[in-house]
Amino acid sequence: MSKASSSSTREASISISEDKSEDNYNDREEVKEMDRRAHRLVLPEDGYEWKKYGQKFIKNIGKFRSYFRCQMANCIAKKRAEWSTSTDIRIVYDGVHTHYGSSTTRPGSSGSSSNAANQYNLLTQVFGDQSTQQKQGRSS
DNA sequence: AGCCTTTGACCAGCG
DNA sequence: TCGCTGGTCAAAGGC
Repeated sequence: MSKASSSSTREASISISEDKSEDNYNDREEVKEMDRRAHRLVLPEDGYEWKKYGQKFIKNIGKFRSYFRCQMANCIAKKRAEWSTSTDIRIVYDGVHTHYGSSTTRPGSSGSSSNAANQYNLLTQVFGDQSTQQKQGRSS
């Protein structure tokens, strides 16, 4: 990382309400806990399916990062989710979907007559366009 | 049986 | 030139 011109990179910080109902997790390893949490938490539905292909702990920011890739073979879109706490997750979108509006998860969910760009736009509106100020300008 | 998730290791790029 | 971090791929296990 260092290049901000690979493709379109969107950032979206969201806060997810914890489910006190199932918060009976034992005192297992923190990592295990967070990891499990990321999986349990319902990430924002972009209307696309993502496949997790990796996860790592970024020391620079002291947060966990999960790497997702669009299920579509013709799609180069990638999603990256990072979180420090179980209630604060940040989703970063990379690239654009080639299967315009071809939502596999929610087919015809409100006549998606728009393209991927619109989807991102919607996300920005929902999550807020604070992606510009959330820059973690490496302190070093 | 198939698909998805998870963990580790390897590689590349940058400082 | 070496070291470190981030990112991706591969393999195994579980559901």
